[in-house]
Amino acid sequence: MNNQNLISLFRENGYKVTAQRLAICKYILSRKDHPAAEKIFQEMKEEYPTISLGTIYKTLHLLKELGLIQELGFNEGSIRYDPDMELHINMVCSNCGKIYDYKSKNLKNFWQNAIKEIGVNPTGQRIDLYFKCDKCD
Amino acid sequence: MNNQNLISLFRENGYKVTAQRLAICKYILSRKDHPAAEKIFQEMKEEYPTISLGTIYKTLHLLKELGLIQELGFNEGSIRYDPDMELHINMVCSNCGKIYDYKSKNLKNFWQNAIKEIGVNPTGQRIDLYFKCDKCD
DNA sequence: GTAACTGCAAACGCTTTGCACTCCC
DNA sequence: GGGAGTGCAAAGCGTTTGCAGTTAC
Repeated sequence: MNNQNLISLFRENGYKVTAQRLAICKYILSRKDHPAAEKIFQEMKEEYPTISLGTIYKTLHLLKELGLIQELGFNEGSIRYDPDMELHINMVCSNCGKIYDYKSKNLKNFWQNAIKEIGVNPTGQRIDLYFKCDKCD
Repeated sequence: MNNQNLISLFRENGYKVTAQRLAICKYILSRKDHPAAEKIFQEMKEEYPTISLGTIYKTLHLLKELGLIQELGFNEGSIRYDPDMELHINMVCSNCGKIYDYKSKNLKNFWQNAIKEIGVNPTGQRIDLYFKCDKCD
């Protein structure tokens, strides 16, 4: 999603376009590591020294509502934000918390069959695989 | 897992057997609705009026360490406790938060293949399917 | 001009911690 | 008897909320 599409999407949904919003969106949508709010805050402060954690959270909620990101709550109490809305496996290091996505055709096939078998109308899904990453092994 | 097995398991791992521990274990291991700590607390108070939330949490951590239950963190900030350690899909109503487990042979087959394909040594997994339950539809 | 947004700080909810008392072994 | 467990209350931490000042449109 480029800047112009993002701006249109905001306007179409009645949201104003602000520098902070665009910057937070650009940041989170480009990330593959599913950062937590605090991390987004720390990294955005370099570019926008006056930005606040409240604005980060409000923007993240907005993006969730617009269907651009997904929230992943974890046991340790933190929420990680995932900009990949396609079906995938969250590969989560159970030691350091690093996350990356894994996709495969087999997964899509399987999931479609599973949904048919279960007979429900899914509104979403979350598939985590916990393991020890190279650095933590 | 019956009472006697539970008692042995505690003792073997150097934990004392107390009435509260047994009661909390019996409660959570018999539940299929993945209750949160607060719900466990409220329901246990009827039987053990003096029980405390702190004890609930400590016991839940103990059970997690012993591999008898799994913690499921959700976006709303709560943690739900799942006594089913076999591979399954958590069927989660995205409206009321009701959860039940779904199991199938296909799931097991698929998951084994997926792990082989990815080439990692999993320490666990979590598969959620979000949908609207009958009452919320 | 005005309604929405930002930044700040206070409030919130769930979980953890510290400690004195109690109970298992 | 001694160390682990309980219950209580306080602290902790991530997230949400309220509000005055600011900005998009």
